[in-house]
Amino acid sequence: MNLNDYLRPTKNKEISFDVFNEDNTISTETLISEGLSKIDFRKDLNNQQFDVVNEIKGPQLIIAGAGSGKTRTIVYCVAKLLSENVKPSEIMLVTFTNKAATEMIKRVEILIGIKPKGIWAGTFHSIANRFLRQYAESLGFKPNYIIIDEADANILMKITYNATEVQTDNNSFPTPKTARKILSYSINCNKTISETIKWKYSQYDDSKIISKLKEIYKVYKNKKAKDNLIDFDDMLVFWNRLLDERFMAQRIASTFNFILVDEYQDTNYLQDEIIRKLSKYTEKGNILVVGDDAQSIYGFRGANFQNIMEFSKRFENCRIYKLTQNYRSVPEILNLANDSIKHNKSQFRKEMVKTRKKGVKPVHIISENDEQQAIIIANKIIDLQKDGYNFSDIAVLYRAGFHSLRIELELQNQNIPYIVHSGVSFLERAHVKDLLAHLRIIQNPEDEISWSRIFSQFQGVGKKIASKMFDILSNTTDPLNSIISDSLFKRKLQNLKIAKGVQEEVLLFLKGFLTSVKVDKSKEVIMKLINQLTKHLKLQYSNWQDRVEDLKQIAIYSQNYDTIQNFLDALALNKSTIETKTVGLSNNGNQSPVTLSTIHRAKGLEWKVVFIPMLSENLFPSNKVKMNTSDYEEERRVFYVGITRAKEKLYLLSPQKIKNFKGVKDLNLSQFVKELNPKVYSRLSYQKDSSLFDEISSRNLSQEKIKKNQNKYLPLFTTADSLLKD
DNA sequence: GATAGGGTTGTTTTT
DNA sequence: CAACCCTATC
Repeated sequence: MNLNDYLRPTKNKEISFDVFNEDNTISTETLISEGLSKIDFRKDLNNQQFDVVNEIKGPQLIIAGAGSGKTRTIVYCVAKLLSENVKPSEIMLVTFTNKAATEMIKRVEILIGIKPKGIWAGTFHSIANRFLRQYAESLGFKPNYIIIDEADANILMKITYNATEVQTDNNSFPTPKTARKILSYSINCNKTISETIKWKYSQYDDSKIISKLKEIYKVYKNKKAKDNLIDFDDMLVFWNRLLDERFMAQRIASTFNFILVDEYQDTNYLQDEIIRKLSKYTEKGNILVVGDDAQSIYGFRGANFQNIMEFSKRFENCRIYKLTQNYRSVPEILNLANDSIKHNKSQFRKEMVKTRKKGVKPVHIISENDEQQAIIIANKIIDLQKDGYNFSDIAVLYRAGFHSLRIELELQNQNIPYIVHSGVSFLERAHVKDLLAHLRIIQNPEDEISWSRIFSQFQGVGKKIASKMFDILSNTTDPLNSIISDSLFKRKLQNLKIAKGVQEEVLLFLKGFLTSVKVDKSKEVIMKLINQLTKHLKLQYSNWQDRVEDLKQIAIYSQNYDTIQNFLDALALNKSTIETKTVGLSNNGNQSPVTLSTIHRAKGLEWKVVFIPMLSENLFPSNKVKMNTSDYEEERRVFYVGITRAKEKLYLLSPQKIKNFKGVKDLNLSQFVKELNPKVYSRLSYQKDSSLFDEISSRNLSQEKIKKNQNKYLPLFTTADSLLKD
């Protein structure tokens, strides 16, 4: 048997999607229609919402303010379509995260009593992936491509820099990371390299630099093609390209009758273009987009909320609806939200109609420092619990991942269970990446990034040698076979400057790896790999046992997927679902936890009580944005999104000092709080509360303790460890 | 010329 | 913790 044949996945099978398999049997349809007949659209929706749902036809734009029942409306739209005998597979539902897609389908399921299988639901990227796996060959690449994330794309750009011998010594030339960022903006925003540089990186506005960059981008592109890799931007580019061919566009678009897009304010030019093309060929131009310009917070990724405003101009008969009734927050919280967002100049005014009864004013608390801030939050949480709130009714929402560190510590101190959606990602830890590198090779043996990771694990092998080893491989016909059967690889290895013993080790490892690996049995493959990797981890790290545990988590998670390809796709595309750190559940009964999250990740969610900490200058707004720029207004929208997550109680906190890795830094009150009308909140000062002071000074959170607790991941999955024995 | 190891510095937001 | 730079060493 030819090794290559069984290492590479067999011809692209029917693409199976992890959550929604296409399976439209008659019995399912009957069940759906039974469920649908019980829905009372009139009663369940308000007038505005009902108007939208009642006649879903042609182009529709829905401006939906925070808490206006946006998700509810979309869910009922899907139900309504199904009730009109639209097949699930004719509906495309584009959401901002795959998690959001899963949740929406779940809500449809709850509504109609059965899971509507076959809906094309997911992010732009994950839907693109479904097409690309299918049509890869017509686009000129192989269907077993690997999706690379931003970190890998940066590594690839670095490899490109080395190949083109670019020097980046004295800040006069963009770093590989910046270069990739420029390229990404240019692709997503439909701007030339030169325009992008003038727009975002004016320090590099120089014709020599630009022409050199263009040269680099060509090499980068070729390298990706050669290694059979696809980055996030490519997914959109290629999908868009598919739609440029009339025949292909019709073929794709004609399978859809209805396209619904959520969070349209966060689409970029390219995504908008894709939607435009799709809607052109969709049978009746049925396209419904929902969004809120005030909640556009992804400008750093090329998102442009103008897309939503121009949508109605582009389609002749576009109907515009406004959902203005806020069901989420008490009037006091809405007052504060409105009072904040009005400071943004480029904003389309809309008045939210308050529907909830009078509640309590938001509270602003100035604390001595970030440590005290953490204690105040933890104490308040305990008080709230005494008042009858559950921990899971409460969220702490912040601007940046590292803002949670002290708060986490204090929650641990007070034994409050919490769950974190932010921070150093599980999948980016070195050993996890090592494991995934092996899986990627199995899927696509041409991937240099992965080979390089694997080779570099051996003593004496660094970047250069690894790159040479990859050269040997890629210049050998049938490389994998030659490793095992032929001596060619071995002979060429001898020409490299590495110790004999290491050569042997490399060969032995590769043979073991390649012969033991069989495609489509991801769990067994992974367990074998873990055994191999454990040896390396033991030598390198004192905490190797923790790391092995991480790897086992990967193994458990992989069981949800039938092929390595699907597993790797899911890891690349579903990061937000996977990266969750859970702490303190075990020592506090089975209480559901408090949520700690970045505001970005909290989008679309709500809690009864919300804390927004770190409202001090240089933290929130972040020191990365300049005053009075469009970025600054985006920063304010982030604040707005945070505020509008709260249903009943909102606490804003501003520390006056923060303990850094290097000493203590003084902080000024955040402009976002300073500019608020004092009438919209009440201020609480803890500085005079001596009892709390005593409490704080008696605490001594040593550095030791911080280290011990940080980044300790408890199992993400409940599956028993016994699953993994052998 | 290349790797290993020590020391330093510092953290936006995400598909 | 990790990404970075610098230097000792093979």
